[in-house]
Amino acid sequence: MPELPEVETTRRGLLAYAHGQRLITAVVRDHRLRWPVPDDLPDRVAGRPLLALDRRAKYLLFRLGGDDVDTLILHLGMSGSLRVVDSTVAPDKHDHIDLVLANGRSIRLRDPRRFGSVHLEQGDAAQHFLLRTLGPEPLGDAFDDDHLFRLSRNRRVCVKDFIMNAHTVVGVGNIYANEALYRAGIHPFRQAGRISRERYRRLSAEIRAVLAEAIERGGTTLRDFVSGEGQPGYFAQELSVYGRGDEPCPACGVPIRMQRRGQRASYFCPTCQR
DNA sequence: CCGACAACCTGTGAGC
DNA sequence: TGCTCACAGGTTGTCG
Repeated sequence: MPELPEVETTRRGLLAYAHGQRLITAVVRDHRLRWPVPDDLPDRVAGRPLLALDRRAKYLLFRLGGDDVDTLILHLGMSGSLRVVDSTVAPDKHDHIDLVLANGRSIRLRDPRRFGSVHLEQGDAAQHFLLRTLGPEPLGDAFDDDHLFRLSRNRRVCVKDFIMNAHTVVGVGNIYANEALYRAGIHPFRQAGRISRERYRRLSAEIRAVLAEAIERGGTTLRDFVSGEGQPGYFAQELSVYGRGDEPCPACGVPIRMQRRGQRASYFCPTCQR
């Protein structure tokens, strides 16, 4: 579920319900996430106001006030989702953590595969070991063709892996890597170091565009999201190639090709992408 | 440093 | 119906 646009959608959805609220405690039913949930999480969130909810890459940053400002860092992994529920609602099988709010509701983390994680960082969360080495935000000023071009020189890795690497740019997952490369007319398996500055100009613009469009679509599902009704891929109809193997390319009609590399599927048009 | 790959988990759907 | 297998939106760690 969570690519950058959906993490951002989650952030915006939570804001209305949680901003300015005080946390009573955290309930940890299963601490076995991607990284062990800190044992002192309940103690350290108890009584603290939620000052802000930010995002860095696919991490949500809950800024906790009090004598110091600490940050609760949360990643949704592959299968994680957050819902605002009435605190009296019984948790489901994979509802591992509740952040219990003073207003009678809880922010509830569900994560069947447990690839998500929760951390606490004192002071500057950007210095957390998982955040420290991340590349620029794709929708921020530091990300452009120049950045991609310079970083890619002498790199033999294929461009799809290059843009999915969080040291290059954050937030580009498998879906949007495929989509951005299709829109930019670049073959996913081309070596990153053998792509011109001009083509990186196009690629950086398309990465930005596809993420921004998806966030916009996510906005329409905010209500469904917080009301816990669940929501299937709202952006799915907009996808040109992802998951569309053997379907005709929207531009030229040639069947979209699906090819597996490592453990990930790549989708591309063999004629439009070079 | 670089690049390829395995690993961490559970749920789901296809095929038999 | 039930079994087995392949696969899924992410990221870290290891090895050559």
